[in-house]
Amino acid sequence: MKRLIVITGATASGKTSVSVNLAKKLKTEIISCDSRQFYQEMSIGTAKPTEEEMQGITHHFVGSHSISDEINAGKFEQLVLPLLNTLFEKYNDVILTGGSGLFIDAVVNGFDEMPKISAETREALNEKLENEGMESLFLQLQKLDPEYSKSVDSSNPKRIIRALEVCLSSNKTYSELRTGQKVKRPFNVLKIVLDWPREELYGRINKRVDLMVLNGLENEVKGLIPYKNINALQTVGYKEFFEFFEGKISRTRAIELIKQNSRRYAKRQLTWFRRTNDYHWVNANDFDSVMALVNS
RNA sequence: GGUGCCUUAGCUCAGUUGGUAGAGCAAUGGACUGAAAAUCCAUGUGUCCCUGGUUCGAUUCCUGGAGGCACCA
Repeated sequence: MKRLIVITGATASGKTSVSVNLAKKLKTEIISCDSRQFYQEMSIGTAKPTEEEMQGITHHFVGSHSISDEINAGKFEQLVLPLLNTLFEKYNDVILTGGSGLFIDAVVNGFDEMPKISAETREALNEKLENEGMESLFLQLQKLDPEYSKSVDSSNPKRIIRALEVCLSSNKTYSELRTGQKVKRPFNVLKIVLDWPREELYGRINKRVDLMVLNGLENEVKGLIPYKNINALQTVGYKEFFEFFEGKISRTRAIELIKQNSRRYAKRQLTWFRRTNDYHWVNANDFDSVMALVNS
């Protein structure tokens, strides 16, 4: 049976080099699973792998789209599955690398069938949030989908708007559509998390942010000011520099905040990987252990 | 060398008229099926600098010491 090898871990955990080394050993290709590296316009701040780092290994979904094409997890699933089919004709193993947990789940487990949501529907809900507040949205959800309203975090606007837009766009409730069943894929999956002692990981994050700044992150963000409101740019490393350009914070503070928000992001990623027990946690320095898992 | 002030959480500091302590930031844990590098929820982690004394009881008062800051020599 064909196999998808997922190499993930917190930001700055060294996924690129491990996956390139693995791809060389297995003579295969890499599919990036990073919700921000798709975008051509964002390179420095997303730590996109350079030509040199890729070492001739083919990477899919790195700089493959523009920030104006919104790639969400569902769309990613639809793009990756046909590509995987093609690659499995050629390779026994394919590598999926990246730290976007929801996107990994989309590929590995699939999503339930959900209705298409029009831009207007979401816009109207966002407007309602602004004008009437969370309580009003939550009341509406209690009417439309009482079951989901019991389990959802009632103060999380994104979760509530998502449920509402699904309910409003179909004749079923969100909780009915959400079966929670995993889709059977025609391939096996091996999931590996590259793990570090927390302090070392934070040291790597801090160092990498300094390097991004040295490499010209400020200019990259400056060029994107006209697009600052689009979703792809709601991103650590970009948000903070926008605030600096608007005079809200100092440059030094912006850099500090990028480090801090990257650390918090890393923490959230690790929480995500811990929630299921099908990830193999491996010391990030220990490539032999990665190989042992791959060969077992 | 002298005088004064300071020493409490990772940091900056508050406080206890003597009953072992709390804010901000940092940090930590968690949720999350198409916005996910997004969004949201929860949590105080402590030889109160050390040493003796007074006291039923000292982080608090007193003695001595250590470190820091300021001023005077």
